[in-house]
Amino acid sequence: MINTIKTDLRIELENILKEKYNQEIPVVVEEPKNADLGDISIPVFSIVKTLRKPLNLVVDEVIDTIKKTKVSENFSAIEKVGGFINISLNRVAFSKKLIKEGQRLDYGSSNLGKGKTIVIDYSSPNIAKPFSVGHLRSTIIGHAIGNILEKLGYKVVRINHLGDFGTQFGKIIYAYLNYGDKEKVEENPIEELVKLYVEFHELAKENPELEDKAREIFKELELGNPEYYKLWEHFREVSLKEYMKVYEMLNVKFDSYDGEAFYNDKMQAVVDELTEKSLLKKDSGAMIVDLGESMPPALIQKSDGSTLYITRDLAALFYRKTTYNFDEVLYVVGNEQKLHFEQLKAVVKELGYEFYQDIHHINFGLVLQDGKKMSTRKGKIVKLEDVLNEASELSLNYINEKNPELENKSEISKKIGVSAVIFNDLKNHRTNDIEFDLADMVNFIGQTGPYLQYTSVRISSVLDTMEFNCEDINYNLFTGNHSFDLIKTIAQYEEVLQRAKEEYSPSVLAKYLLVLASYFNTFYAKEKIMVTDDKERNTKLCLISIIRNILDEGMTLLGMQVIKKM
RNA sequence: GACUCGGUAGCUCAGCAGGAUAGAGCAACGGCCUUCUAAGCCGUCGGUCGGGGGUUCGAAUCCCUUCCGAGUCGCCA
Repeated sequence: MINTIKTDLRIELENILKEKYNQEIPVVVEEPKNADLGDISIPVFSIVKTLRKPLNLVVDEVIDTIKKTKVSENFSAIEKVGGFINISLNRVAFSKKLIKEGQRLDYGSSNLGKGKTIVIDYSSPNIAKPFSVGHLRSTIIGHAIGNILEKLGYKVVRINHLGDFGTQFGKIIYAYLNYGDKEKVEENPIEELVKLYVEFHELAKENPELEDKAREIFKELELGNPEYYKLWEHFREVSLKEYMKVYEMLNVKFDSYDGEAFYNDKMQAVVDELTEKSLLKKDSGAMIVDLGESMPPALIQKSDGSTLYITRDLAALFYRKTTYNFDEVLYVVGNEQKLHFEQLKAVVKELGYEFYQDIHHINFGLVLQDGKKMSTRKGKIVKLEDVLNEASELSLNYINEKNPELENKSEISKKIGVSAVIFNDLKNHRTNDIEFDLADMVNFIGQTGPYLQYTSVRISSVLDTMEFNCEDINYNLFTGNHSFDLIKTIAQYEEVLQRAKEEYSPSVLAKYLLVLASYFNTFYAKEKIMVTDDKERNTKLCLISIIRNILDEGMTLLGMQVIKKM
């Protein structure tokens, strides 16, 4: 809303100035950092420079010009401070518009994504490995981005590209057949399979030929060896079952669980096309695509003829393009795979497809423990399920301390705990590394998930006491600073969602919700809401109901749970 | 070694299509519940924006250089 006013002002000013001086004069329109200075400001330095006139004259001239614009009807004051022109909005008029807008059920939506499809590849855990906190990031970042895109009108296809293929299965199958305990695997599949995997690596250190043995088994699996295939299928099934428990806790769903193996029979076509277009080159026995000097070549086929990660990703990409005809495809995968996705794009470009530009690697930082990367190979792993359970327990302790009479304590504490973990991850820009620290994640004070939930609950408890009427409003009540801060913040919701999309970063929304909640809590501390005057009470209730709607929707978009009491 | 990403308050982070005195939260300290949930609010303390150059009327923001940390660099995914 405020953005629209800014843009209109800039365009009108530029047009008038252009007509007058017969040259392009770019105008900067921004919001001052300090709200006391005004709502909109224009630094005139650049105009001074192009016009080569004294600063004072230019300031006065621009102020006169502003008064001639149509948007100026939104302004109540225009002041000059040095080389800045500070404009204040007409608070009553602006509030009036906003309160009306804010009541719309689809407030914040836009037609940005109308008719467009975006495929998101996220979560994608590796079969036969526990669902670690390492997968947490991909899962919740991808889920949140998907939700935000849907809010903006995009059709979203959510794909869990399971890591259910690759040499690792050669290793696991080798280990299972040679020294695996079948019964133990039945009882506790993932845990035992990980043990076998770790054990394999220890053995392989002494006997490097085991690595070749594993590659050989994988190669046969790829060719359809029935014994290996049966084992593979079993491992996949038991793993997926475990993952579904976690997805249920996180409330995450997918449209497809087709993993790498699904593309097993679709890779030859890729190899063929690369060959046809003369892009494939033999190098030390392996087949590569040369990508020039800026990038190492992409390895398409190993010297034993079996395929690699990028081959499968190419097959998956083309399959998705033909199946969904996407406008964009997003890969929510860690920073460490940056090169891989650059190569993927480069190969698609080499093949002559324009849509290489629509491929986006949504990279994110590592989950660190004591400043170091968590590693599967050393078996040092923290299960996400345990983390979520622990977070819920901490929440329960808190409730017992703060509100012991609360009903459904255990259910609510689960919602708080899980949401706390989600919010802790999303509040920081995704490319940052995050240190894994449960105590920090579930800190209930400050910029946290519980803070947002608590704010929403506070509003709910007021709203539930009485009906209200948004037609009966005194707009003069919004002119005070702590009220108008809220109005302005509500006005930013739409652009916040769009920026979250542009940056593919839910943190933009997360930070915004913190600001909104904080302004509300200030308002709440200073204003009594349930006053006896009908009009004043209606006004306040209407305002806070809009705030709650945004908070609740925002939290839902992030993947958090909304609660009514806590 | 090459490339990529990061270095802002004791800690966790915003700000980075250049703009007005660099902002939050945590921690520390001090206030505020006979009023709608104090998981809150208000205040105090705390910063050579890693260092050094440059461009500019103006640099945390752009360029160069340097130091520190992380990631990646052909048969793992």
